[in-house]
Amino acid sequence: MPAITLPDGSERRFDGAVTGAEIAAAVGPGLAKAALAIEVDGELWDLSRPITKDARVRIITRKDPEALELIRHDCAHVLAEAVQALFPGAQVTIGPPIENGFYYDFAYERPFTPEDFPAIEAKMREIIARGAPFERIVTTRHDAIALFESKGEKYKVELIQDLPQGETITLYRQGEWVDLCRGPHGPSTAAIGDAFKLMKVAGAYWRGDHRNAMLSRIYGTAWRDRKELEAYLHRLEEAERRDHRRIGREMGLFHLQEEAVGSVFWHPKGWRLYRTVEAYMRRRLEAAGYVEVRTPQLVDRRLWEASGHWEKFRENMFLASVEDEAEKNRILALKPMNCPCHVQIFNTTVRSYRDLPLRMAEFGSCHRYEPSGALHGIMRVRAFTQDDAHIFCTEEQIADETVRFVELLSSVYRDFGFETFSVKFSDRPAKRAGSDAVWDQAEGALKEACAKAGVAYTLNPGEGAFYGPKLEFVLRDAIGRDWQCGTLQVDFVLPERLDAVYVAADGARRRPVMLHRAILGSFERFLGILIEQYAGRFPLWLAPTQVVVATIVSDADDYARAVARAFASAGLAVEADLSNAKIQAKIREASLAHVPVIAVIGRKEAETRTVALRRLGGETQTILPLDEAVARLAAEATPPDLRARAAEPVEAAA
RNA sequence: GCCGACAUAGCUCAGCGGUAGAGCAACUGAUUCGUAAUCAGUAGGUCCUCGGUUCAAAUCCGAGUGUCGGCACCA
Repeated sequence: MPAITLPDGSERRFDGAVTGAEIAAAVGPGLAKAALAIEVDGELWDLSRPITKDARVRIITRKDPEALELIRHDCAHVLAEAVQALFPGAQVTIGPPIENGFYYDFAYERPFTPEDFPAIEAKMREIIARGAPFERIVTTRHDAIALFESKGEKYKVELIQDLPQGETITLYRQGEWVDLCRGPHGPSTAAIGDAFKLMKVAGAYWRGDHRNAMLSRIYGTAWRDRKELEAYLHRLEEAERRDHRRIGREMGLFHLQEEAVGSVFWHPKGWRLYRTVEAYMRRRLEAAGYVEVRTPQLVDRRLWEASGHWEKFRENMFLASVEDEAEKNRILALKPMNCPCHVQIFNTTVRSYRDLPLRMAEFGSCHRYEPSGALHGIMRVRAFTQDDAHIFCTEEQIADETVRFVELLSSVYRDFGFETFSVKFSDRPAKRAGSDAVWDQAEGALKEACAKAGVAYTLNPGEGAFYGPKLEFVLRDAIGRDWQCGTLQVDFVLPERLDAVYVAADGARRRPVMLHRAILGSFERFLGILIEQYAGRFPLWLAPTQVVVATIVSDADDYARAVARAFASAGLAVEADLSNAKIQAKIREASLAHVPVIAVIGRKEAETRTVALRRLGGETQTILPLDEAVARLAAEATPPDLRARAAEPVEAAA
């Protein structure tokens, strides 16, 4: 006699086992029809699965957030059935729901191409129209292996063999077609509806390991209804419009070319944006107690051998040598990172505990030979500049430095318009330097520091750096891809390897801990994300061109030049458009170039020494005396940190 | 690096065996006009590179390079 508690607190009793479908029917025919699945004590179950014990339940319908995951997972199964119907010999592997859709990986004699999509989609619609119920079948390991072996599904057999002992093995059947699956699923293929679309094909390694076979993956998207599908496709188009590669070209910020793969050619406007960000960061670091250094580009391999990078990353380093006979055996590496160089500076003198924490920053220009397939616009390049710093400190200072760092990082992200970011905690990888005791110590210190800083993170097991655990601070791009920008890494290993030492209060020589940290990560990546974040419509302080002075008649040219000079001498990036185009055309052009302010100058303004300011995208204008316009815009263009500084009362020197 | 797709004027694209085209941008001229496109004209291309097939290749085939989408990688 299970007692079933509904979300409103009411309780129903049934004679013997009861299914989700029966519960829904008992509540009402409308709910029975809309039901897709049932949540039983917090776990998602099929509607057809009998509930034998008392439970708190919730019927899942199309409106619930869980519905999308069910629809997508169902859709993946239908895709797999369709593919196997059309391409005999195709083996199934895995096919999970993902953000916005689903995918399924197949092993087949040839990769699938988008040309296969129409036939597959048609077959999928056929399967959905048939409306066969999803049937959950509990089986044994032995029977499941026998079943898939008889079908020649060797990947499925491998999956079953690797399931932990004691795990319930379930199959899901839709009509004649069966898949190994944990579930749950909706009531029938008909419940999927018609709001799905196959999107793209891709190669993917079996079990994500590059040593394994490459499978053919088909991605699809699926939604509750056609309206949601259309909205999603529209969102993708919008995202394409704000792609940093497109905007970078349109706004003349940078370009890339074959002769320097993975390196950015910054154009004047892009470089202005870069310098604005760099100057901002330099002020923030200085205010936060960092010292700035600059270290060599070319460094002898000896140093990389000592640091351990040579052993692990040699293949990803650019090497340089010279023809000179006497020098030809010397191999230099274009530095792939800055930390070993910073330790060299640290080591040049005897350091006292009083010097710690020593926060050493560098806008470090680095080169890494990234695999060709990893390159992506200016977000993933081979030549980049990190806003790098290493904090040399004692173990006791780790927590405090972490708190300070997270505060600084949050404030910087906020200033650039990123209110939210996610944090991942990556712990010890399989291949690593340092003893387990040292790793215990480093991970423990970082966890404690997170607690103290109030940082909520998700765990990223085994993804730490080879010398220590790390926090990754992740921002999201226009099309929902995540990019790691900030990082904080605790390192007990490198100080040991490079013999960094300080003299403690008791006179003993001790090893400092190194905290590797970056906020932007690389300027290239961060600027790419910044471009997408604002879709090129930057706030005034960041805009590469801040004001366009546009004339209506040529009689106003002289005054317009004076206006442009006035803005320029207030430090604003200004361009004058004195061409003989109509004002509508000038405004259109400046608007398409995402210039935030247009100063329109006609006869009236020239006669009264005023300017008519029009904001990007706005429809109104503000007429101001020239002096006031300059003062207002100059104030608005003040970087947020300087504005905050100006607002604070000056501390008395005491 | 792996799988797939793509590469034609500055940009977006058409042409898909018979020797290269449009729109926008650029340039020149006219127009002096009040808030997102004034009109007219001109110029612009080793059709990514190399090789092959063919009487003939932007077009078909092969190799390479680059880009794009994934996967793997990311100190």
